[in-house]
Amino acid sequence: MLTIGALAKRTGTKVQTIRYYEEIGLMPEPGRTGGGQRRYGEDGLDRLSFIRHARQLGFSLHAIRELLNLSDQPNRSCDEADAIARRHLKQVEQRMARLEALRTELKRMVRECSGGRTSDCRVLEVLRDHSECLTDHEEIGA
Amino acid sequence: MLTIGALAKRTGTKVQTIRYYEEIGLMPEPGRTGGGQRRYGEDGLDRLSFIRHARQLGFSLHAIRELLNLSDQPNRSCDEADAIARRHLKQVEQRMARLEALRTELKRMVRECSGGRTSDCRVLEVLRDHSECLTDHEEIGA
DNA sequence: GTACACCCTCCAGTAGCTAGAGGTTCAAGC
DNA sequence: GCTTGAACCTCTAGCTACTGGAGGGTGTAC
Repeated sequence: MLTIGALAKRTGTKVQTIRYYEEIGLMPEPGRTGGGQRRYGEDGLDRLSFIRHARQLGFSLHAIRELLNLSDQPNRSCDEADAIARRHLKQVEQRMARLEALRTELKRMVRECSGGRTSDCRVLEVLRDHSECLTDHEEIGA
Repeated sequence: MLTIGALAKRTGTKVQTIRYYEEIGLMPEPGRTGGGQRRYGEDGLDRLSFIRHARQLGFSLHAIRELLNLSDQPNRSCDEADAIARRHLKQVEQRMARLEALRTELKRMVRECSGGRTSDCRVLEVLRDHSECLTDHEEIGA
């Protein structure tokens, strides 16, 4: 049996985060000692490892909830899990494309700045005047 | 003189967002009509355009605040503005590298899933067992 | 039996907005 | 001058995914 602190250490999670996952229903309520402290078994460890690993791969908690549900039903078709992963992959690729455009623009700004006074600064100038931009980076977000 | 709605339309911002920028001190308090409605001039339009453009380039509101301060002092050296842009560029590149690693892993997961039942699903299997991963994707985050 | 590390709950805060309730003002048309 | 309706006002709460702290209780080793 693991204390919450031991489980945290084993999975590289913060104690508060584990309690948070329990609060939002991602982690089931574990057993408690007479004094009210949480104690976890193998299943708790497995589940938290799954969650953490999915988080490291960038899945949202919403997606993870769905994946956990699917994982709990071994006889269902795995199409849904596959679809979730594909959707996530697509999002990652979109974010990469967007960052690539930002990178190009930022590099240009920085390259052109020759280091005078702020009144002549290329960086600030570009920010002031959108028409200086090559790409149209419309949406805001990660 | 522009109403807040007209300013919002001109800059592609939501009305609430403009009020939010005012609340946190990014936008100065504008003049008001007798009835208490905000009215903006050219300076308001310029400032909000600057903010939105910087946001589109992914700068944080914190960084934008600094950039605006620098922009207000035309005789200072532009080294600081340059440094902020370089720092941001570096962050963008780090995020890209991280996303690239995620993409590789996700692609592999999706490719290997052959579409049976969830009990044999490669996607779920990989999530369950970290040792299946090629890369060590340690940190969580965008 | 006493230290002391660890656990408990509850509350507030982070970024950057967004949405809604409930009420007021402005400008156009008659 | 009066009415209508869109747009405005403030205030509060919500979103994601945690993180930190206050104030107090528990478990275990010596």
